Amino acid sequence: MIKAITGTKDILPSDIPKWRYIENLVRTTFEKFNYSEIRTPIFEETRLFARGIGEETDIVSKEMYTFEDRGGLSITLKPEMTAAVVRALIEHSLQKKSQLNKLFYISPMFRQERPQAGRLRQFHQFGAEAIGSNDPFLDAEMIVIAYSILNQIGLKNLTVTINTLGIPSEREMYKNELRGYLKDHYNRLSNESKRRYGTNILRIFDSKEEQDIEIMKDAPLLIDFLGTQSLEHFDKVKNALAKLGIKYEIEPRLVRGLDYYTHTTFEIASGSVGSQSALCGGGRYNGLVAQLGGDDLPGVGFAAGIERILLACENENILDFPQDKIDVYVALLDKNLNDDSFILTNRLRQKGLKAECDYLSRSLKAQMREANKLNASYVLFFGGEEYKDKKAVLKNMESGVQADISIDDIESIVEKIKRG
RNA sequence: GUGAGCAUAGCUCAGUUGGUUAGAGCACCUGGUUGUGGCCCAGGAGGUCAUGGGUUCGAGUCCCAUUGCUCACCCCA
Repeated sequence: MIKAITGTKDILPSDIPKWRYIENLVRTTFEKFNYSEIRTPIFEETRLFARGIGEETDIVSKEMYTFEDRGGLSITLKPEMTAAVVRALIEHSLQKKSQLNKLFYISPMFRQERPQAGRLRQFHQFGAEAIGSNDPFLDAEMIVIAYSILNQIGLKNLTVTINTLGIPSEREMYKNELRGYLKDHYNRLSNESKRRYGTNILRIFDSKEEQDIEIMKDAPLLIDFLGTQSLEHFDKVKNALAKLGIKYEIEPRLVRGLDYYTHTTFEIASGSVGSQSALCGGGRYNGLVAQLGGDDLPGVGFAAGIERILLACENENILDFPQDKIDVYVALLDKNLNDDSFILTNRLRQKGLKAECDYLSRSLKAQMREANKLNASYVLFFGGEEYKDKKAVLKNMESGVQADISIDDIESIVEKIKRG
């Protein structure tokens, strides 16, 4: 049996209502905030991501789906959206048409990691990018939008964490200081932290090892290395969130694994999923547009994982949709009239009804069971004795009441069914 | 990339110290008298017990390998 590629999932008809609900909610919410949808290709030149996300990040160094096309060009399935949106903005000079571009997307993403709960190789994100302004209100707006969507879905158990990374020069200064501090304690660090010392020194703050926690207690803090402007930016974000009634925690360890972040970073996590608890993450990226060859434009954005949101929903028992209904099932009594029944069903469909008929030459009982399974509001019995008088029997499936109705007068059949 | 666990019907799972034709519930199909659903009743179909080897008189059950899935680490949505 040929099966779907590891880490990919079919979204089956029974799953679709949930997906559509979330997609609709995402679209209407973004519209309220005046974001316009953007769609970019599923793949890009590999160097876009290498340059945009950072060669040394985990995503680029070990998780990308990269291959050569027949022309020898290195291509990568998009592992995240920001670099692609920025590329499109630059390529089409969107910043010339409007100083601030507020864009949103819903799209599949690809990362070749080992799958686990809440982690797939093809997964779906919705998210936004606001490019062209350094206003801290936009940082706050990202959190507000994401939180609002999760909130409307009905998720509880959410925590918003924020942090600031300042600007690259401040961060470099700080990392040097931290490196100096940890050098003296290097031998006492756990093996994992020793590794991080070389790769991603800030993540040593994340360690759960007792000796590491002890050491990090007295470590220098990034906040002490931030300039006035960075501090003010962060303050404005915090104040905006407070006034909008969004509770947050400041988490100095929230660094995020993408190189392009500056100033604000944030994450919304759920206690209702497994160990991959981040439903949403984002931050500001003021150097990225220039780095990808565009004007020196500030930007901020976020992405949320739809599968993780659905996982949280499942564990919180929400997003339970009522079964779909059809308006009418045409039950055929006389097999010789199969053609007429099919044509009648299609007339009803043309008049706007959700109508179904039998395609399996099944017994009346079986047809009725089918109508019931389809949650039909009405059944139209076609081809019985009443057919001689050009009539059929229309039955209300809820009340059980049934009456003859003229089959030539489609309008009145439709009328009656629509009225309920 | 590293580690652990699991693999029996479409789904969720039983299957007793290895012992005849491998079971249940749900779902599916057909019926329960002339042309009527849900509930109920009767019956039916559906499994090379993941695959390949091995041990044994005998393997769904024990051993090995392979594949797949799941969860966790790293990291991230």
